Amino acid sequence: MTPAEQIAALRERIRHHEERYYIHTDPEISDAEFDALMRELVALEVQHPLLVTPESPTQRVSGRPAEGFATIAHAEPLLSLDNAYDEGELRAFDERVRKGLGLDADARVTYIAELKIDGLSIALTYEDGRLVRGVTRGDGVQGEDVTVNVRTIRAIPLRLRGVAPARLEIRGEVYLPNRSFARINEERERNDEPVFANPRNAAAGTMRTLDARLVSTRGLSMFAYQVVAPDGDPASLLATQTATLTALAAWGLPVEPHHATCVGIDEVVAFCAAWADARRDLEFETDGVVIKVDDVGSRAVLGATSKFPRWAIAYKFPAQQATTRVTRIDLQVGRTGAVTPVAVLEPVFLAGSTIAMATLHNQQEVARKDIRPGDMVLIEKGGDVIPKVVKPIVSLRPEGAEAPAPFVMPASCPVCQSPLQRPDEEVVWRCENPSCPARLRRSLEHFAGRKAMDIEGLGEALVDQLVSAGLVRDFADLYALDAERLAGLERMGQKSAANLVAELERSRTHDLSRLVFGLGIRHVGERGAQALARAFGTLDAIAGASVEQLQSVDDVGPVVAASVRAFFDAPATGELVERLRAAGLNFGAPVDPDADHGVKPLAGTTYVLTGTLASMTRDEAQAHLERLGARVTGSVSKKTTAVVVGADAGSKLAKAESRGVPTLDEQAFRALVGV
DNA sequence: TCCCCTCGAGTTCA
DNA sequence: CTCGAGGGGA
Repeated sequence: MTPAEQIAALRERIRHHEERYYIHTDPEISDAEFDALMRELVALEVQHPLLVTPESPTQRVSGRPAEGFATIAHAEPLLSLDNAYDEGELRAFDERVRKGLGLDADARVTYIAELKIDGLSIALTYEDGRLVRGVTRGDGVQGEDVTVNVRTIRAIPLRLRGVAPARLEIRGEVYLPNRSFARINEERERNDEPVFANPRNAAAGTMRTLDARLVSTRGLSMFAYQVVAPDGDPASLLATQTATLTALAAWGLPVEPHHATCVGIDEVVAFCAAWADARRDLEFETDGVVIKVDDVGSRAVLGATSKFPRWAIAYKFPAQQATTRVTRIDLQVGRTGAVTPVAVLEPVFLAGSTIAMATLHNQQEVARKDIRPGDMVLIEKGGDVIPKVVKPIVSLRPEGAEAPAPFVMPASCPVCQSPLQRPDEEVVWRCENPSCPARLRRSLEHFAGRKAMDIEGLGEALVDQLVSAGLVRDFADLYALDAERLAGLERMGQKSAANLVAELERSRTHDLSRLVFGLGIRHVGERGAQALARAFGTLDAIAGASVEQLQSVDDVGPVVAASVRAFFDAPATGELVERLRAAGLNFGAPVDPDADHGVKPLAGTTYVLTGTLASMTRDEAQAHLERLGARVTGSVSKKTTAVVVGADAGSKLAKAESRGVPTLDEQAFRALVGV
């Protein structure tokens, strides 16, 4: 045998044993024997360095720590799934599927039910059978490149078995087996390190580690469940999910073995019911069952809503519950002045974390559930992370003189004592004092937030200090801070002070939309701020716009428009705006009405198409309009900028004429879009 | 006028 | 993530 052949044979044997150990959890040889094989391979590779490839099992652990993770866009977004919480919702899903596929009520759709692993989603790319990249789910559109860490996970093959497409994206879930989780926490406890709350947190924390060596010791594993069509070609997808899982296993990827092909929804329901209890014996945590239409062709027919595919649903096992005592009910004051009651709980461990607080949303909610300070309550954590108080356990409530009094909303703000207001028809009580210290703090945090002015380092703790020290009374005061004054604060050295000043400096040039969002105008969120900035160009134009002009902006209706107007009409706003201007913030540039160099000249307009155009299809016409930033809708309303009228126009033309909406003929339309 | 969808706002723990 | 409200289409 040549050295190359020897090395290849060894790698093959090692991979085989890795699979036995990490995928089938049924090793054929002892750890010592396995280590011996590895040492043999290392020795050979040392002698023949040219034969070392990145797919060699010896290359799993990279010696060099990575320098943070690069952000990578997914070829196809990782959608999340709609949830079902009970049998009824599962049956409703089945009905939607049958309707979507045009099947009778008694038809039985073939589904595949897979346990939903509680870990973190990962997208693996294989080129010519070799693992070249691992990316986290991130926000679904882009994730972090964690290839170095993924390569250390023994369940994941560095090289696929058999014949695989030249380029292949595999999706799956990285998780930490319960056994590894227990071991890690024991170690951490011994070393006086904080323990992980649950396996998922431990897995997520591990994947974020920049030290691949550490990752390799943690014992992460993975299950694969999806193949993304190479180059997005649906025809090349495997025909069924069952076939996909078989193919994944054949390529040497770990596949969770307890999946079942179910004919008809009854079998799915039974599967979910069976695993709600049986899951406790598994080596990993699962919080539900993923149900997919098995036939891939049917999936294309069903399509997706804007948020979820219509051919799959995630059934969540019933929420885990616990009982504890409400020690008292606190009140929090938010940025908009909303006063929120919060239950302070005797800490209780529930489904992976210790719960000490739970929001009670508003007074109505507290009254409806009749939760009183001192009550024992049932709390639960469903599929989501945020715990909620289900109900008080009334039978445990003392009677007579001992009975706790029902919760009453105070008449004045717990922070500034100004009277609380609640408009008729609304649920939320608000502190209307714009200079309420609590509101000021929350407002400053919002202003500095990542989606607003993105001032790193200016978080809750620092805001608190700045306000307490009287250094900051409004947004503009932030820009008067200098390193000298900051350095006097607690836990604030020269370095952090200088950093903050630099961050403030950087924030001056941010887009106008961030400033508008940061101002915290009621009913104006991230999107609304973008729409306003885009439509008016400058802060002065927004501030000077009439309610009618504001309403002409897409997605701005009477409520939002009135709120914007009220904000700029408030006595304190004028001075604030001037001080922000003096601080050199980016107030935007006027919109150039006839600018068409690369920008979107039709931004903020809405067109309706009717009739048949001679020179292009309706889709093409729509694409032209959208390319220029216009929106195209299906029916004429007062928001319609103009109706494009082709031959044989229908009722939309009549409607446009009766409402005085301008019309464009084909020639005028082509001039507008420049074709 | 009603319904659907999107957006805003509030929020827990590590 | 969820609830509720606002916007806009039917």
